[in-house]
Amino acid sequence: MPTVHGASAPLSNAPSRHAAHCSTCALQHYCLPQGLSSEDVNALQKVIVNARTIKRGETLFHVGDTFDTLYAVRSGSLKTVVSAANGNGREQVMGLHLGGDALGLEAFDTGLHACHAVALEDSSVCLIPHVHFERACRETSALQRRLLQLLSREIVRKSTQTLILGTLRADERVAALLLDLSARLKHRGYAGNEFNLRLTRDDMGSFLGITLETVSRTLSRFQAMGLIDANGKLIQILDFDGLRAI
Amino acid sequence: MPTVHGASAPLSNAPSRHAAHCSTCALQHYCLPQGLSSEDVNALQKVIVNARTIKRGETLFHVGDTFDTLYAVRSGSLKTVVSAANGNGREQVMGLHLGGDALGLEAFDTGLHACHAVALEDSSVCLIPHVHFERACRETSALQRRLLQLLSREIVRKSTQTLILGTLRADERVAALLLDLSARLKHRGYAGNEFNLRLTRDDMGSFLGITLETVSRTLSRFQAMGLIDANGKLIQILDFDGLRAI
DNA sequence: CGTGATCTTGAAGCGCTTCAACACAAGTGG
DNA sequence: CCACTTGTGTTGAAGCGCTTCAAGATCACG
Repeated sequence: MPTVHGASAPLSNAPSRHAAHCSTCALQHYCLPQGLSSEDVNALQKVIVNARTIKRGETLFHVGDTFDTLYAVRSGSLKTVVSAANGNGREQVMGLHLGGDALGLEAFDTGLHACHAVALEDSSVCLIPHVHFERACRETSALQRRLLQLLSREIVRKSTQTLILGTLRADERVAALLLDLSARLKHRGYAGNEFNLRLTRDDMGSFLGITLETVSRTLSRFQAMGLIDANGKLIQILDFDGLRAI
Repeated sequence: MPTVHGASAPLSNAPSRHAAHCSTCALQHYCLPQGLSSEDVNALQKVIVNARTIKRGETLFHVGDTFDTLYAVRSGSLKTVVSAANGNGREQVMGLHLGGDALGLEAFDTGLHACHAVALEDSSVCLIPHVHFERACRETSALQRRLLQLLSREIVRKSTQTLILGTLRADERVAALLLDLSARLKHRGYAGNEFNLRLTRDDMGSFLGITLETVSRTLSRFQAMGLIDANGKLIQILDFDGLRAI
């Protein structure tokens, strides 16, 4: 098994080339303000109340919590989890949210959160009271457009996940997860070929609709094929085209 | 096999107790105006340009089409279909849209439609230019809230579908589809225990992430168990609790 | 009424799950 | 500090649920 060098990109920290000029919240730099004028960004800034930190394993919000504020991941990473209506206690990881991602968009529907959000590492999030935000969106069309885009993107993302669970074999699913994660990190300014996966094998399996054993076996096989170098949660992608061809 | 009586609820026609007072578009009665004052509904009415009819099998919009208008199903039903990025030509049915459902919400993200929409029967849809709609949302907070709710509901719906594909066995998936369809029809004013399913077994399988043979076998088993009475696309639910207990 | 699409059912095979045992790392308390 | 506990990861072997392949049956539509 190849050695793993210690210095790997964390899944979360703010990338340097996106250095924030607002120490309160990285929101302005990833998530909402793309395509906004500086004037519009000022309007946005007013509706962000403050930030909050959560420790690894802590829950940001539960299913059924009243929906007061939207969240945007400032640093760290969180998973969202839903339980099956069928009382069997079956749960599934529904999403992985990295720095800059929005959180809580599913709650506009009923006014209650429809999933749990759990921190995968010590993280911090921005708080955005949604009534303030909605008012700002009514005053600023660019901001409105941005909110609609965020919601729409979440729909597309969930569709992609449904497609993965509906059509791909286990090894294709694992490859898709690794490539997706790589692309998202690259988009945030990382190299993208090496990262510290905060999900457990169990979480990965739940997310992909397979068992943790299958995840583990698949990663081992990818390693034997020379596609990746995996050492526990530390994963390095060696052959992108090979992974894509799975 | 029990006989099937001819008069069954179509999947689509406008239910009588929701009789539209606007002959142009049923949109006002199902989809957008819930919780809006009559004044607000007037504001909404202005942004609806007109309606369009599509024949069974025709496509309302394709992947990659520029996003000009939102749609709301006026009568009939449509399926949305996406293709896997992996060029294998694998396709999956992503959604089933009945009267009153919105269509095209996924396109706010990129400005291009991310799926195909195909009519399952002769149908008609309302056309809502989204720029007009967005302006109206900026002027009417209740309308804005309604749009956010629609987008959010779509996220929740897709999450539910992901959960189904990720955690349920084949028979549980089929049962979930039947119960979901029944609930949606009941919500539209039908009895909900008998309906004409417009999806083929192939479409159902694609939607549920299983093969058409498994769908067929499962329905046959449900019939043998006395849970349903299925005759081709005509399906009657005999034992709701039994289905829920699968 | 015929032809192609759709549906049903059977039989064989495979991919994944399940169960089990063990290795390993991290965190905790004596 | 080490022993202990707990959570996590790896690997093997057996079994099952679903897919695949195949052959008819039935339906729908021009």
